[in-house]
Amino acid sequence: MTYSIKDVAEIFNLSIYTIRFYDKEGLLPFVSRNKAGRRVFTESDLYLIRTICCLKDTGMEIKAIRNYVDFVMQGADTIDPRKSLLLEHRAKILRDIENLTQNLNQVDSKLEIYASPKAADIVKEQIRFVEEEKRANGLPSPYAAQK
Amino acid sequence: MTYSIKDVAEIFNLSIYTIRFYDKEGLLPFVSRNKAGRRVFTESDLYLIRTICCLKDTGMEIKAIRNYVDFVMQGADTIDPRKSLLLEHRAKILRDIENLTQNLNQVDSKLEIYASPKAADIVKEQIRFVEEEKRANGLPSPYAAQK
DNA sequence: CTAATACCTAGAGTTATATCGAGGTCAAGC
DNA sequence: GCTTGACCTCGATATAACTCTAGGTATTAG
Repeated sequence: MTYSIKDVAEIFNLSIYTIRFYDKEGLLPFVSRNKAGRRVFTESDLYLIRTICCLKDTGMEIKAIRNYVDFVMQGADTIDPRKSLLLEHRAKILRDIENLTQNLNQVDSKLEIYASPKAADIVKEQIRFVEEEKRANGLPSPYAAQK
Repeated sequence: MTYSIKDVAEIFNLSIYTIRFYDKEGLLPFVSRNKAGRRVFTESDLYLIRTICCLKDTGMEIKAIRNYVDFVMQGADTIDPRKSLLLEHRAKILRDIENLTQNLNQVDSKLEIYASPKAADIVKEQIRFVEEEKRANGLPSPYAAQK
């Protein structure tokens, strides 16, 4: 069982363009061609592409992914560098999750205000505060500036 | 107490260029200028910029952030649209966290293999499998292709 | 045999987000 | 009064990651 570029595009929800672009960028050196020059994907290819998508979806740059793929293509001697590359990336993912979680809290705080029955009052009070602060510093109100 | 663009850049770890860029993009309509035409930031300005950074750091596009800022500048009448904008964004953040967490698991699975004492054997077996599959489909081995 | 279809390459174009350079203004210190 | 430093605008440039166009080839259905 093999797959065409279209199959792969559908499986991974990528455009055909993107797959060819990844190939151009050296992310798919393992994909073979038939006599007509078309890409032929095997199950093992899909397995590695799944990893590539995982790295991409967690924000790894294409250059870094190519690094990883190159290690994979060099065989069992590159296990150590692969490991440290993934460990570093793992740390980045953890930082990203941590960061998103913190920002989620901030969004939730704002939503709490907006959901409160006193929302309008709170907002009006904030506006008063902003205008007072601007005035105290000899600056124009920003609200008037809106058309 | 007011802040210069340099102060703000340091506080939020943005470049001065980026702050001017955000202003150009309509993200900072509330920032006033002094007679010399320089931006003067107040505490309230910092408060809103903090929100802008929160939205930016969670992947909201600048256009969408401008939407939110515009609502804020229109006063208490826009609480409902602000709320739904943030609710939608909150859902996106949750999806992103979920996605990162899943991909983290995948990375951890790979790391488990690489950390195992049998890592080399496992990898060699995978290579054999790939080569067998390629051969079965009349395709060349991708490992030979590496220079 | 011919037309449709799915694929190919090379290179141009797009988008979002920044970053920079040139040339100018203003306030402070010497 | 002159220099320095921090700021300004406008428009060009950069970068990553696609996305598309033009022109061409192999396979398949009628």
